[in-house]
Amino acid sequence: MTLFDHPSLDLGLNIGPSSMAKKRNYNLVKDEKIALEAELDRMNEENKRLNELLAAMQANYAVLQSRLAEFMAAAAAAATSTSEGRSSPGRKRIKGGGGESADRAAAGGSTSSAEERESSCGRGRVVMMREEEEARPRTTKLSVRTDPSDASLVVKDGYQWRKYGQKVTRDNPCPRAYYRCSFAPACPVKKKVQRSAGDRSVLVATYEGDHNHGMPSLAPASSSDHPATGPSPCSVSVHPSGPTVTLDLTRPRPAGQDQRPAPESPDRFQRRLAEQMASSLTKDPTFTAALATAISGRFLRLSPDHNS
DNA sequence: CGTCTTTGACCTGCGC
DNA sequence: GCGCAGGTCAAAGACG
Repeated sequence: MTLFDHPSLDLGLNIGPSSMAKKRNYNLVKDEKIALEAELDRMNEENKRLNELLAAMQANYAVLQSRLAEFMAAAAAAATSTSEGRSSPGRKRIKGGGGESADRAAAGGSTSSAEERESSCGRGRVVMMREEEEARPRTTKLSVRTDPSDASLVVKDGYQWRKYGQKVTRDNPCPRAYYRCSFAPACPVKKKVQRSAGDRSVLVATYEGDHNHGMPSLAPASSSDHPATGPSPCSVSVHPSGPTVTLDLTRPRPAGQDQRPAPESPDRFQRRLAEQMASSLTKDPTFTAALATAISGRFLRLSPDHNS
C-alpha cells in the first residue's frame, strides 16, 4: 500500500477547478465520502478497543509492580531473619546493625525460600517488610540499546546528572560510571551506568532512590535536555508502505516515571502518547515529505487532466 | 568564572 | 588482620 492509498492521508480537499468537473465527479466523491465515513467509524471502534486494551495493560502493570515489590521485600526479610536467627557461616557481624548487607545478600538472590517463610510467618512479618521497604532506597534497572560505536556511558532520561566516579569492575571489562542527580542539590538519587557484559551495545543504568523534585525536561526552559535518543516507549517512523507507530510496552519506563509508585491515569498516558507521536511525526523529515507528496497528489488527481 | 569530567587516592565492607 | 572489590572523594584540567 502506498501513501496515496492510505485512507488517513486522504485529506478530502475539494480543490476541483471548474463546476463541470465537480458535477462529473459528484457521484464519485459521494461514494468516497460514504466509504470514508465507514472507515472512520471502523477506526473509532478500533481506537476504542485499543484504549480498553491499554487500560487493562496498565492495570496489569501496576499489579505486577506491587507484587514484585512485595516479593523483593519478602526476600530481604527472609535474609534478615536468616542472619539473625541462625549463625551464618562465612559472614561477619555487620557494622551499624547489618540491615544494608542483609539487603545486598537478598539482592544476590536467596529467594527460593522467601515465599514459604512469608507464608509461615504471618501478618507481623508483612508489616516489618513494609517498614524495611520504606527505609531502603528503591533501585530500578533500565537497559538502553545504543550505537555500539558510541563509547560514552550516557543514558538520556530527562534528568540532569553529574558524574562523580568511574570504576572498572571485576565481572565486566567495561568501566562503570557513577552519577548523582545534579538538578536538585539535596536529591538523593544515584545512577550507575555500565555496558552489558554480554551485549556491548546495551547500556544498563541502575537507579537508586527517588527524586525529590519534578522532571527537569518537562520544564520549558530545559527542554533541550529532553531525551532525543532516550528510552521513549513510543517511536514514529514513515516507511514507503506508510507511517508506522512503534509502541514498545515491554520496555521499562524512564526513571523519572518509573519511580512513581502510582500508575498514570489512562487519560494522562494517552495525552502524553499523542504528544510524543505528534512530536516525532513533525520532527521526521520523511513524514513531512510524504505529507507534501500526498497533498500534491491529491491536487493532481482532482485536476481536469486526470479526471478525463 | 562556573560547571562538568577525569582519575588516582581513599574509605568501607566482606571473605579468608 | 590482610587483601580484594565496590563505591566515593577531591584535585586538576577541559570547556563554554
